[in-house]
Amino acid sequence: MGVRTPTPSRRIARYRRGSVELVATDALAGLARLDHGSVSVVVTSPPYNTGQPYSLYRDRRPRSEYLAWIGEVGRAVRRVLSPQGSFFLNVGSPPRDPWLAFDVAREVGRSLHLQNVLHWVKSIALGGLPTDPPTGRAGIVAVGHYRPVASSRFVHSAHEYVFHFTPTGTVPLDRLAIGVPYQDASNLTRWRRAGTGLRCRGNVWFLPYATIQRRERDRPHPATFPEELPEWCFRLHGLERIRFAVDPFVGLGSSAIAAARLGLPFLGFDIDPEYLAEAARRLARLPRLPSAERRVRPAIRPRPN
Amino acid sequence: MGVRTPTPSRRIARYRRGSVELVATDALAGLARLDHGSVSVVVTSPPYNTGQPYSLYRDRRPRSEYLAWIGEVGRAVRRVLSPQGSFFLNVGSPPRDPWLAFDVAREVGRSLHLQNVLHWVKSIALGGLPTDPPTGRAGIVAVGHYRPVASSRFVHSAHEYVFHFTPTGTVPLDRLAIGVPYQDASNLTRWRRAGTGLRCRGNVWFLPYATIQRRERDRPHPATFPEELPEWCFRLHGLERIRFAVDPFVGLGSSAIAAARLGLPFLGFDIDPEYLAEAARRLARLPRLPSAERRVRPAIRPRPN
DNA sequence: AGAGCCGCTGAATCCTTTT
DNA sequence: CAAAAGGATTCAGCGGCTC
Repeated sequence: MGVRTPTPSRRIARYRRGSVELVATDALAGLARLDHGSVSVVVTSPPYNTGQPYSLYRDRRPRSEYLAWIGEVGRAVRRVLSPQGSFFLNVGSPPRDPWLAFDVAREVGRSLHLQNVLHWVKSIALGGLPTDPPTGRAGIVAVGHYRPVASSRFVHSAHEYVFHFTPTGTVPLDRLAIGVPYQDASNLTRWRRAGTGLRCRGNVWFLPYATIQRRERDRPHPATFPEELPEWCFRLHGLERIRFAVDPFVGLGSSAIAAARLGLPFLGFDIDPEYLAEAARRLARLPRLPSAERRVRPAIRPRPN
Repeated sequence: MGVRTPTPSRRIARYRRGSVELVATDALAGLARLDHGSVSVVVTSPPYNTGQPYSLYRDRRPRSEYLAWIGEVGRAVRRVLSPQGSFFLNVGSPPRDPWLAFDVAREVGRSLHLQNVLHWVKSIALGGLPTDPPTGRAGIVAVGHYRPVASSRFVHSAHEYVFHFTPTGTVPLDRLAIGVPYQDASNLTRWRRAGTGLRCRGNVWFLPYATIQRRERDRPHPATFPEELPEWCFRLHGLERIRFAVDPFVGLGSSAIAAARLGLPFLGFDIDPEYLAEAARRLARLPRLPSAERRVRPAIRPRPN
């Protein structure tokens, strides 16, 4: 409860708080230690091979080499995933290389079925052209952040993919767990399902980009998604069906924080002890975690050692 | 001017109004009649091979056969496109087959460079989960139309792709032609470019789906995008640089209407004379067209015969 | 008079059963 | 066992009705 969790040191090899554990290890090595079929959900955002300055990882390899490595990750995830498990893979494409995300998806698609493609929208303009006649709903013009692009041949990208892979392509989802209220109020009381007043959110997820405010001014982590993204993935898969969740590229720990908030057993890997330390700090800063009995079933933890 | 354009008959072989012409022919045959490098912009939405009830076209062929045909279309477009031309290809994927759009892109990518990927968003929910604390801007929850899906394993799709292909991948664009106003007025004076008060719209385009208000009750065309979509494509390419535009699958003629409104020389093909007639009716209904000198340069029309 | 409820229709569909 | 056909489903929009 109110117990003060000690602040982790600057570089750590592992960290634990509640049902969430972080281990400093390479993703493939970490996954190799997990039991076959033991993981309900994997949510992750791997290095994009775009030359981002990860510290311990050379993020610009020949394309074929990078894709082969991604394929290996896909096979490793396939092995640890339970038959009804879900693998949510967040990938973006830089404007200069729009094929990257498709290539990654195809590579992972050799091991798993692509069941859904979700579109993470970071910014969107709702109005038409400024010269158009106003379309009613005035005021709202644009929402969210984006990263401008200097070139005149590319429009800037305010979008990333979240590929939803499963072993069979037939895993049932809990669509209303991230549902949105009905648009037409007259539908609210009409149907059986409508008891909740919610409908399916669809495959376009608007989530303004979260810029991580580093305490230290050194090296911010380049590839991090907002905590809501893994949270929505967990919920969409169905919280009751999650016995164990993994992020093999946990980075600054957004997925770990989401898991901690939901009381889910979680294991995160990262090759970089400093990123892991920052993730641990963010975890330690969480005010309190749900009690263990929030989990519907006791977690069966594979030895993460 | 106020001249009443005669209403086309039910089935037509060709139709013309102003700078816009429609011809009933197969897409490949029509493209074959155009001169090499004579087209500035191609905007189109081909059949998706999802079994739609087109009358003169069998829309469910083996995947490999369909993709080979799409590849042929790509080569034909490549041939007629000018060196600085743009090919905007609208494709969606049904939830059941998320690979479709990627496969189509890859096939066309054999002939042309994929310069941008635009995301046409038909519907989006702006708020977070209903259980979340309100995020300020209350009221707005969801905008746009979408198609519900009766499945527990798929979320519904409110998204389609617009792939922007060019011969070299280096075609300069007129990004501010579809720009959106700056969010922060203080940016207005901060940058030189901001003289227009507009910024790049980015690659996520929100366009509510145009529901055909079933004018005739006969067979509506399943594949129609809102007129704003081709309009934005034309503008993004740069209106001054368009000497001739083509849509080889013109359908109900949204692209033709956009071209007519902008005063662009345009040629549309469709294999089905009845669709073409409906497109002609929609064209004839336009109140008036811009005068010819609106076009910056006189159009050089290839013989469309 | 307007908020609330109900019926109807249609949408680049999904699922099951049948040849 | 691939392919076709019919039934099932979801939910926005509109029109009509009630109180």
